[in-house]
Amino acid sequence: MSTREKRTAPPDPANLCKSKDPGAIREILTKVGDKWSIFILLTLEMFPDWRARFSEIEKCIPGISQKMLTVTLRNLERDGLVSREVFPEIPPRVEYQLTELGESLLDPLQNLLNWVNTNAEQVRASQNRYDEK
Amino acid sequence: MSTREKRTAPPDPANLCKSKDPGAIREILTKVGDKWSIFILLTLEMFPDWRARFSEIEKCIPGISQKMLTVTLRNLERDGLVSREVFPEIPPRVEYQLTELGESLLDPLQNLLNWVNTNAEQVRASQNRYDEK
DNA sequence: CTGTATCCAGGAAGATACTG
DNA sequence: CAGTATCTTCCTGGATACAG
Repeated sequence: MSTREKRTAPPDPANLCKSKDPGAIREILTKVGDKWSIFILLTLEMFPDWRARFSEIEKCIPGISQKMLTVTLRNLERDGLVSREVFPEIPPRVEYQLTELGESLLDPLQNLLNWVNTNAEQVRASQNRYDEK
Repeated sequence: MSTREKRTAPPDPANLCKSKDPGAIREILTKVGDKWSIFILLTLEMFPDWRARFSEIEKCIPGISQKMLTVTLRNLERDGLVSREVFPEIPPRVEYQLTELGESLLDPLQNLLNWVNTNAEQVRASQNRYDEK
């Protein structure tokens, strides 16, 4: 728990960012922070057997375009968070599912979403106050 | 803990995204996912008494420009995550510190960073495999 | 149904110069 | 010291058309 006590630590001239692989941090957070990835992950989580077809995902995410769904799924697949299986049928069927790596990301992600749900109102209030000045 | 069992839940035609205020989710995640915010939050966390001057933050974040530091700090201030205090001295001094709201974000953020540190290598391996094909 | 390919607009961010 | 002001570049993402 973070309390607001004084700290004795020095300003730390050697920065902390280096010790934590800023490249990786930025890369992963950029993914999580992009416009659609998180909604896809959350959607996949909801499907029975953790599988969903392209068109099913599309239906669950209002506003997403075919292009962005494709692009974002490819990126998630590239990162190993989602797997993709093509069934050579007519019409074609493609199923996506979270990998175990992808599932493991859901927990920390949920924490963040809980924070958002808890504090969104307070953030908005602060923004309104700021904008009025 | 998420196991890989079959689920009995239906595909859920009514999507989950709506129930969670996708606007707020996207907005907050975009902040967290932007290029500099998280490094500023982490830097502020390290300072004694949670306070730091503009130039001190700058020194701790290699590669950030004055402009982006200013812009990002303003956004964080607007969201109520960081407070800003100007001391009318010569030369001028401005101190930034995390608000309690800002501090409360650090915990979920740390979870995410832990995930990154734990899994970054695996993600990169997956990317390399994907790119070779 | 599940994509690709192309073009385009808007915003994020870098470079640089200047200021109270 | 702590910013502002411009200009420019880059990249994300949207629209549209087409294909296997």
